[in-house]
Amino acid sequence: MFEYEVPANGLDLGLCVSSGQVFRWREHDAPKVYIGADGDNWYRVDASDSDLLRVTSNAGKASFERLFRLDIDAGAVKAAILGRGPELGAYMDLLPGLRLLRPSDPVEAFICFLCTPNNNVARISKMVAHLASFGPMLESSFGLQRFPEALVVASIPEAELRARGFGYRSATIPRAARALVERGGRDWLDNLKGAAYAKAFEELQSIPGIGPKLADCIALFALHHTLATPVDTHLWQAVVRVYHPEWNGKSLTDGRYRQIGEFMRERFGEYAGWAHQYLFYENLLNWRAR
DNA sequence: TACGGACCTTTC
DNA sequence: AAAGGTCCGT
Repeated sequence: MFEYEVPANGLDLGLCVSSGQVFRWREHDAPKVYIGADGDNWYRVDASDSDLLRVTSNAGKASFERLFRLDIDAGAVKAAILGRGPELGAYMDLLPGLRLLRPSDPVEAFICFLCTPNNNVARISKMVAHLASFGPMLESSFGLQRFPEALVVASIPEAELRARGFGYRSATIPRAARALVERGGRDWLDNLKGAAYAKAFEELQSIPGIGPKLADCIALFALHHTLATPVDTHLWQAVVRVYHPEWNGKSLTDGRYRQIGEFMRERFGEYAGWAHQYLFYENLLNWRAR
């Protein structure tokens, strides 16, 4: 077990772990104290001091820094985004401390995002927690379990998930997990990690239940393809508002989906996925009020 | 290529 | 009514 202190460098951990990039973190004993699981690793983070994170974990500092991309200077990233897209300045100001995360286990991220279509974050987190209950214990005093392998998820009976309120995803989640196993499971995902973004985007959609939006989520968060810009209902609303008011009232078609991705990649380059996070999360937080 | 509807359940 | 969609019909 490790205990270490990490300079926050502006990172708002609570904001990051509730921004829909990961689903396995929660506030634990006290305000601003979080526990979470990420692949083989568990963390307890006391973020009550905004400048210094106090971490307890089974993993060393390097793993923690990778997860939150603390090796990257967020100020420089924000400056680059601002230089290419001044229109995002207001969004970045509203969400200081938001970072693009880098989850360590592609299988875990793949399956977690299978829970997200046509769903809401509260319910997604509950479903993810139930799936995690099929995995081995990671840390017993917090009750954190390692996320199960794809083969385990593929073997969960549909009725079991139906009884747990998974709805039609009771069939789609194990089916997609099975399709992942058939393609080679973790090795297949690792291979796509090394492939070009466009290749990963296409290949992922060969799995039943994975369309363009999930393919981009998985490319971004499981495979760390930072060119990926998942276009969900929130990013769509933000794009219509900021860039394409003439699309007001129209629907998100495949053509417009591709157009938005190409635009974001051209404008923000390798920071496209990071930039997308500001537009997405601001809209998620504020859409009801609009 | 674009648009509608179905699909589970929960929450606003 | 809508949720971090996808699929299948027109």
